[in-house]
Amino acid sequence: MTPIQEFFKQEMSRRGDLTSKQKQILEASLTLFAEKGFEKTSTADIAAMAGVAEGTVYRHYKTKRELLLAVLAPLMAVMPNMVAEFDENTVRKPITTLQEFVQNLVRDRLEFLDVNYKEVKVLAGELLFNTDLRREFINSLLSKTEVFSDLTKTLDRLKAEGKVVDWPTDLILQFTLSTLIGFVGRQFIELPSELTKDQREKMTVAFLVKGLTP
Amino acid sequence: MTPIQEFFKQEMSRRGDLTSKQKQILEASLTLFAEKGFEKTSTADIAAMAGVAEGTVYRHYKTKRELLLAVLAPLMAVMPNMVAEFDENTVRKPITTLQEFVQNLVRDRLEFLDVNYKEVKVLAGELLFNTDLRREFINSLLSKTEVFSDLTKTLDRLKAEGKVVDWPTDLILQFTLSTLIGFVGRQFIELPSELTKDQREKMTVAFLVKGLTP
Amino acid sequence: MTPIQEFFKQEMSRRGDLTSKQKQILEASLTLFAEKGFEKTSTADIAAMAGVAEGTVYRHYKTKRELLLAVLAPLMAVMPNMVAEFDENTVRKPITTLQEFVQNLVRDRLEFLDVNYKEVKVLAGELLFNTDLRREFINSLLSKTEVFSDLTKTLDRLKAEGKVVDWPTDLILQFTLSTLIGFVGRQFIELPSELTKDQREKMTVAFLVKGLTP
Amino acid sequence: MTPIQEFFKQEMSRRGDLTSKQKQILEASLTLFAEKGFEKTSTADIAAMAGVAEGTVYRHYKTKRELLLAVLAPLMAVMPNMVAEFDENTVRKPITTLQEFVQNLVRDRLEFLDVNYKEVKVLAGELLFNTDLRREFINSLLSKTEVFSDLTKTLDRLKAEGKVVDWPTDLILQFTLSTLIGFVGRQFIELPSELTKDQREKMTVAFLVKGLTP
DNA sequence: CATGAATGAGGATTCATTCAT
DNA sequence: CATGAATGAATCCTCATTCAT
Repeated sequence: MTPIQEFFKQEMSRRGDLTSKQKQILEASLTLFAEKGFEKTSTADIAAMAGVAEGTVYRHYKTKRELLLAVLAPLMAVMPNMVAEFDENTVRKPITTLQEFVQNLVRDRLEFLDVNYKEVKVLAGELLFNTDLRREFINSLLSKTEVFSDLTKTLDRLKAEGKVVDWPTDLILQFTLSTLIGFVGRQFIELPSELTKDQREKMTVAFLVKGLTP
Repeated sequence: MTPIQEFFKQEMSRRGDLTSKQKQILEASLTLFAEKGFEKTSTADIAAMAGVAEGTVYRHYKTKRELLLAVLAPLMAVMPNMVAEFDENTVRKPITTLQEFVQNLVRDRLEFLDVNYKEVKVLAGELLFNTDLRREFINSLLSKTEVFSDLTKTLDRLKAEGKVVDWPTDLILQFTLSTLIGFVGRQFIELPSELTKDQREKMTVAFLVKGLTP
Repeated sequence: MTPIQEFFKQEMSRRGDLTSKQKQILEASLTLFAEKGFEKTSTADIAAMAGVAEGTVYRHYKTKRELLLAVLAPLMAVMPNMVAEFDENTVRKPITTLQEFVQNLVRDRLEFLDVNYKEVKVLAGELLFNTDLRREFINSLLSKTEVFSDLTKTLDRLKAEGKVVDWPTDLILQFTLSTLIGFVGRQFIELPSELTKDQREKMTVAFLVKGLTP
Repeated sequence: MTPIQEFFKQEMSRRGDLTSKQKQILEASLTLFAEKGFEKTSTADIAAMAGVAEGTVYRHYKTKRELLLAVLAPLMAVMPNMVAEFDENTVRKPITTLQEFVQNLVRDRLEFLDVNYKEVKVLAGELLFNTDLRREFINSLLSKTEVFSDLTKTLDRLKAEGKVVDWPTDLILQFTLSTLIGFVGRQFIELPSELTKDQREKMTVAFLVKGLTP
């Protein structure tokens, strides 16, 4: 499992105290929110899919919106890490080339985005119009991408060694993240391609490596 | 005005037959949809902001969803162009370098995304959960990015000349578009930056040029 | 019609702009609130009795509670007058005896309480547990029973002439009002009596006159 | 302790078999019913305040309404006594004057109403809209105020001696009770007064004595 | 064409009551 | 006996849509 995915699982298991009903409810909510969007999902739908009574949903979550937040909470907690953390220990030797750096990042994050596709979709839809949540999300993001984050440190080192172009870290992250999102987004809209996913992943790495070379 | 923006205006003016009330309704809808999202906007809200009676809205648009489609129609019509069209004539000499190519593309599209920010936001929200619209959107997109589109032709020429990496056109467009979207998205979430917008635009061009160089 | 009843009608007609549907809704609400109490009356009940759709109720009154307030408003406006106003002009000569005073008061108020029985009942039920409304009610009551209210003036004159016991006005009003309420309350609980209503009314006047004589 | 209060305590202690949980439940119910009204009090509220599980409430009382009746039962049992009983033994010599009669009555009942303020409030709210309970209440009241009740006997004696006006007993009780209720009600709505409670009590006695003098 | 009152289906939420542990 | 999770009917309220004026 990739490091980020690992983080996520830990976050989820922190909720080990969830009853089975709660899990069913969260699962159903996630699925339906991802499928039809939050607003178009009725609590009756959720109850039906979860196989519980509507009242049961409200016994565990005071409002529908609270249910949404519960669904998003693990992701909200991990997302900033996804942008800021970088686990050098998963590879034997420390990162010494841009190629290594990008490759690690891409593989790790792509899988995460892929596996947690539903959560990401729901979060995206919510961030689009929910100003409050957006603000909160950005703040937690900013608090993570500080100078001493793993990723920042690794990047700075590579910059110092002249292995990465000397642009602000946040811009580099922006390019990287948007390229990754583009990759996943493309799958999402199911655009056909003459290439395999692996080939596209390789080219994505190549694109980033070249783009970020000084 | 940039070529894409030009297209858009033409698309809009094709609706020259719209009464002033209709324009008010569309304008109000766009604003509210972009602000709160489609589902959370009530037709009463729209009528109020447009300064017309609720019945009047329904005189012009049979359903609320039809109103959404009317709001998105111009963008839906132009978006594929944005990905496929490339107006070489706006510069005196034809494009001969990747640098020129990217620069033109970025300037043009960025301004468009910026100016039509609301439409794009509404469309994004809609594409996320509306499968039908998404399919339609993709189809029109595919039909545009055919081999004989301006952009494809220019790219192929540059590839032949060894000035652009030899990746499939759709992948190159994916990288380009996602980088642009990242640029705009960053503004959307109002992340602070130590750089000016101009500086960031220059670096974005540089990133793309390097990334797409063979 | 008694003076107080007159006041009430004026208050009601101030709502001359009510549509017929609104009147039906208010009428039904009043009847049902008086019959079953506010909490036990459902908006569906009201709509059914008023012969309109449930949505129509909410078109006119934003919440069920607002509907309650609309029902009570005229009474809330007039009640304080009932305690404070005293129309000496309805009798040819000014009041010169306690007997005259009490007789006028009793006849007037009793009829009012009798005719507006439903409103009073609903108000009573509401004042019992709704602290806010109670406070508001008391305030408007206090603002009315100031030294220069008709009733206070008349009472003061009679006191000065030694025709009424020299107790604070508010206490005299308390005795009077509670005696009146007892009269009406007795009818409300439908206690049988060997006397006619007229006889009871006469004795009530006699009781008050004696009780308030110096 | 006043005789009526004494009655009440006896009634309450008749429930000596109540477990402590039951007492907590009844206590919480009483408090909440008096505070917010029966309908607006949820069984969850009650359980929470009583410090027991919601199921425990239902183990002791089959329905919420039954709980209400249990809360009101002691008062329902004693209220009629309040109107009918008159304990001459608490004073050494038998009552010989109207003044003595009224004074005893007022002091006794006022304190009772004061101490059992919550119960009275809940009962009042219930009698207002609950026809069945009202009928039951009236019946038990009528059965008590029969010719041989203490109070009736004392009153008849005083009437025979020309010390009390010769009105029907029920009317005299009506006047007395409503005057007492007015006294207590005034405190309930927290009307300010320039007099002390003692002064008001004295004047209330005076008012009744004068009003009931032949 | 424009209006806005009326509609009623549907949705979120509450809560008395039950029952397995 | 006590518990508290589960239930689902009932309730308040919203809102897209219709239609008579």
